[in-house]
Amino acid sequence: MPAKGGRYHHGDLRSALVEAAIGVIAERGVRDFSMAEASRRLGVTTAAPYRHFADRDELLAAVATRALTVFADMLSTADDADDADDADDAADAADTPAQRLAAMAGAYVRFAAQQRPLFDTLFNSGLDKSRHPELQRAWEPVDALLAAVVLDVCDGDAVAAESLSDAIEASSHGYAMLLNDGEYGHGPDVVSATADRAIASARALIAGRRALRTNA
Amino acid sequence: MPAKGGRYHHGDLRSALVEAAIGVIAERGVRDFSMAEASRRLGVTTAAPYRHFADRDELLAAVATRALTVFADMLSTADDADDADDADDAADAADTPAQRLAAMAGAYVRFAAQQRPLFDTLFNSGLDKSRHPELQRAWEPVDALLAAVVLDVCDGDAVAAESLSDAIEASSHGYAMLLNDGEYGHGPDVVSATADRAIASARALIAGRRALRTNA
DNA sequence: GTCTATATCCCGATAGAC
DNA sequence: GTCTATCGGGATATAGAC
Repeated sequence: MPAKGGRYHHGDLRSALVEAAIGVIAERGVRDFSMAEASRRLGVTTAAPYRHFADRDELLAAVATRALTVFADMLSTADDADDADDADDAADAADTPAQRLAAMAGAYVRFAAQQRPLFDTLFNSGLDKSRHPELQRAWEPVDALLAAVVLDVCDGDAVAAESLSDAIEASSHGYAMLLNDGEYGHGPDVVSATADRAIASARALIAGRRALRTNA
Repeated sequence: MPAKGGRYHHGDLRSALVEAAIGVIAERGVRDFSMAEASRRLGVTTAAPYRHFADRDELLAAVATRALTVFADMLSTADDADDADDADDAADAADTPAQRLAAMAGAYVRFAAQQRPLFDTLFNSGLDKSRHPELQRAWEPVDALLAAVVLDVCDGDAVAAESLSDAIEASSHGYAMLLNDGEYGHGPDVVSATADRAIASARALIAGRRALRTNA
């Protein structure tokens, strides 16, 4: 990994660009991300990236793809650090499906806050997902993770599972967006407080899921 | 109101700019809104707007302020068109506080979809609300509207009301964002289906609100 | 209150040399 | 696979005339 003055004649410019892009996004926001700035940070010309990415959107799509692996990872390990309040034993931390689902809602919010550049690339970059099939495929692990747990909560009722899944996704997404918009303030305590509220909302949605049945 | 060739030497350029901005945002998106384009549409120079707005953000803030009056209006008249399914009488449409609250969740989603440029200006423009005090004040009617209904649902329990309010806000916001991101597809039927799910989620949150109590 | 003109800056993307 | 050089575009914002 060449340092600041490296020239990247080694073929790893592609992945270096993804890294650099994340840095740029972190400081400028996705909207103001530019190929030119990413290139500058790596000490290469603004023309160099176009050997590896057809255009700006393809680089963003690559960032989004990486984002999804991190996202999936956070969601799948969600159960570890969430229920350390009354149950001291780490063994039975999140044994019921409902608890695991609620923990995922918390992980969703924490991902948004702790990996903001990745989250923003996924949801605020203006990327047209339909034009990037690789990106759609990258969503599958995340979707599968959620679907499995929800189906478990709903005891195999696929129809109920879908509406509950959508509801918890929307709720978590809303908390995440409003949190990152500064609606709740700033700081690590605000993040964990918001994650807790997302968890509580998930529990409430599970508890009241009978009402999710749409009459239409 | 001067037509396309009008010159706006009448002092109404300010409000004309707000209108034009909404049009630009509708076609380009908030992110790519520019003073220059708005000026072009009105047939004035790019310099003209700066007599009325210090910078781009101030024009956006003016749009956001207008957005909030429309938003408040939609929320306050939410009860009218929502329960025409089994109860034919328009009189008893939304008489319980819970029904009125759920109807607001639906209105939230419909506002996002039907007034997308306004919604995006409010939530996706990157406006720093703390730098625009007028905008903060413009939020008050909306906040008050929601707070009153929620407090009613919670029978005056202010603590419970706040968590329920946040939960329904987050849920509605999440549905709205994901809907506008195309996550559910496109078309009027998708909009109303999503509004229905937001309503159902609100009901579920109300029903399960005992779980909203945070243990922390 | 608007216009003309301009200063200043940034971006995406390409052609062709090496 | 990267560089040099460049084309073509767009933006914000200001100065000074009218």
